[in-house]
Amino acid sequence: MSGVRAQQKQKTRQALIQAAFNQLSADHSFSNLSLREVAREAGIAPTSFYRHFKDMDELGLTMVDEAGLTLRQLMRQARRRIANDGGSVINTSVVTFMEFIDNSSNQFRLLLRERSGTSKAFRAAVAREVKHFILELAHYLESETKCNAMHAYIQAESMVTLVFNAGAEALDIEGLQRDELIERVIWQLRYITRGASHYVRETSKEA
Amino acid sequence: MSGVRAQQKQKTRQALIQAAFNQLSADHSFSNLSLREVAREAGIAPTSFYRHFKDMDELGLTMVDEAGLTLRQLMRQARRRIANDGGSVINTSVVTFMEFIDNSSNQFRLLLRERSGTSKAFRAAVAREVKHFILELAHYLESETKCNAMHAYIQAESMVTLVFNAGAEALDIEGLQRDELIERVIWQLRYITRGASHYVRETSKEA
DNA sequence: AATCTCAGCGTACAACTGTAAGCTAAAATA
DNA sequence: TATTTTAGCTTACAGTTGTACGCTGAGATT
Repeated sequence: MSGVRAQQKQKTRQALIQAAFNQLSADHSFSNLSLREVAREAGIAPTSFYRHFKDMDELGLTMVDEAGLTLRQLMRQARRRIANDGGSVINTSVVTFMEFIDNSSNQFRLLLRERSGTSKAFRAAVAREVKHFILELAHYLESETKCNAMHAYIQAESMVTLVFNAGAEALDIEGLQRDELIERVIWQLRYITRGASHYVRETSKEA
Repeated sequence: MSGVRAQQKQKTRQALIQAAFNQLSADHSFSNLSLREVAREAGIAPTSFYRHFKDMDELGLTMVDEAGLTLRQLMRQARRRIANDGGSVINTSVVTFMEFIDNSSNQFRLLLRERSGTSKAFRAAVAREVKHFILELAHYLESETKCNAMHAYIQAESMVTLVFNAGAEALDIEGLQRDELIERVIWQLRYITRGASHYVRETSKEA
């Protein structure tokens, strides 16, 4: 029952996933990958690929899940930093997200590109991951500030959109330009926070 | 000098561009296009393609320019509506943008996808178009409201990012869900407007 | 010990791809 | 009118792709 067999299978399965992630880059998207190349880097014959995945799409969707997981782990890490180091919510979140982009750029690239890619299944998978991300942030905002569920959600959605977008732009730049970008997105988040809090006050006045 | 020859050349050049746009869809991106298929739809032999473009990339960059042009024309149209119909700036802009997505979805898809695509030249080209879009909006905001150049730019950047993103999501949905999406993005833009105006007031207090 | 399961292999094939080379006929030029 | 230019054609080739088919040998099961 130890499963020497099953163990080895998991190993090459992971090798396939890893090989696929490795082959992503600034100028190589998931749809550019070929089953044969991935299999080659994983050290198996092309046809053996099918022992693990029905097709490339199934591999890709697995990768999206993995990237989403990394993203959520990142979020928890950011919350911890805010609680411990006592830093500003906005600054800490942005810095953490930028670290994600640097440390796991291929995971980010996958989410970024497949979000508007040519496969409906992929788009839906990424949308689901992003929605989780938004919902957790909305929940956090709802508990920290005193805003209602609707405003919290819309606020969270804005923030994730803006940070995600800044991340995409950050991929292509470095140094000073990047610092300026980060400063701008921090301003953008301030706008959102301030604007949302205004409408929350309006709403409670009405009540 | 009438140029019967040059005239015909322009015609098939346009046919190539049109064929390429036609072949874009929800599940067919620019990188999925093949030179041969595009040539086939345009009614010429594969090798004749080279009489018009050095390679597919050159065609694609031309298409990005064209899409950017459409986008800027759209913006002027929105400004006209606001001046004439006297509608709200935010609502009119969002409605106009959604019309762009419906009427020229393939042009939008091209910008959307190549913005994070695998070609640096494409990414730069789209970024340039988007920047034009942002700058014109920033200029408008600067003249309409009383905010300084920096806040106007960051505000415009946020708005374009949020609307662009909503457009991307709108591509995959219809009906009620879409109405809800539009309502959310309008709220997001209100946050930005309100938040920016707050910081502008702060800044002038300091001065 | 005998049997079964299955991860991985090698071979093979048909479908496409981009594009090189050289020809043709019609428009432009002189 | 004689010459040059060129948009478009046909043919051809080498490369890559996904995947069907059948085999093998080592773990798992009985």
